[in-house]
Amino acid sequence: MECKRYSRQREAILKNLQHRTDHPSADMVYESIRSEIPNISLGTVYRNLNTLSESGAILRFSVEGKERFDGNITPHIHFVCNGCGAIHDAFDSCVDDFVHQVSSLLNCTINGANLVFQGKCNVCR
Amino acid sequence: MECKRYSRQREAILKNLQHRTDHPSADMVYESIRSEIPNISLGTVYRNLNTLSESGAILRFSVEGKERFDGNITPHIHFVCNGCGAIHDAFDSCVDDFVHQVSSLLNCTINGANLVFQGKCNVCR
DNA sequence: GTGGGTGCAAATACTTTGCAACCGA
DNA sequence: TCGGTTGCAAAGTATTTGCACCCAC
Repeated sequence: MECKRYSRQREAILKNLQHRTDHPSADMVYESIRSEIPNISLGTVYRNLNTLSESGAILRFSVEGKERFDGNITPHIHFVCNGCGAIHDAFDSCVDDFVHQVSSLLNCTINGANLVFQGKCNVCR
Repeated sequence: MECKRYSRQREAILKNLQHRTDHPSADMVYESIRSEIPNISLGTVYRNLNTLSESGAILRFSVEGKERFDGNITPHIHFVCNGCGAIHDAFDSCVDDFVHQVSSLLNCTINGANLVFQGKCNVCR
């Protein structure tokens, strides 16, 4: 896989992720895309989700042993409720400062768009 | 599974996690425990890791679609390098403040001991 | 004695991969 | 044409589960 070339499938997957705010699994993306490209295969979805996340076009994180994807690559927090499994976003100006602080501490480059917090939501608490 | 009863296997798994600072998968715990309890089964390890994390005795989080466990339940950050896959801990007083701030924002109870950040370490950057 | 816990093996669930056909540059 | 991309199916991992036996209380 040297230089990438256009594909209708990859384009549809990227657009799909950018237009939704849930944090779908590969299978959820697959089911959604099928209304547009009925004969797309699950393997193709997996392959493109991998290349898109490697290139930084989308985010990828794991919840309960499964991969989730996000088309929103601006700095924010993913909050996962251990009770009901819901995934909520949190956007706040303090994220940047905090990420910068921890990056210095660890001498690393943290992706501020991809933080995963766990806990209990107000319903499950 | 009503009220829990003592088992040598569960005790060994908890102690094992408390005495190591890597963030082992179920299989890594299994391999490690076998030197102490040679005929323990992988299913038993999985079952006990589940009950221990549900009771809050240990932490559980996902990296690259696999479950990882941590016997250290004090507030800290898990930093995962997307380059080499290393998992580092970061302990800092600012974690508590930040977690409190985001908890208020989302109206939820975040577990400050179980934050997962992704990025590139100083070697892979 | 009773019911939770265990070992074992089979079953699930999720993701990757080999391969021939296809298609964008 | 050339090589990246796809659909399909099989293979590879990780985790869960059914069941008979065992053991803590």
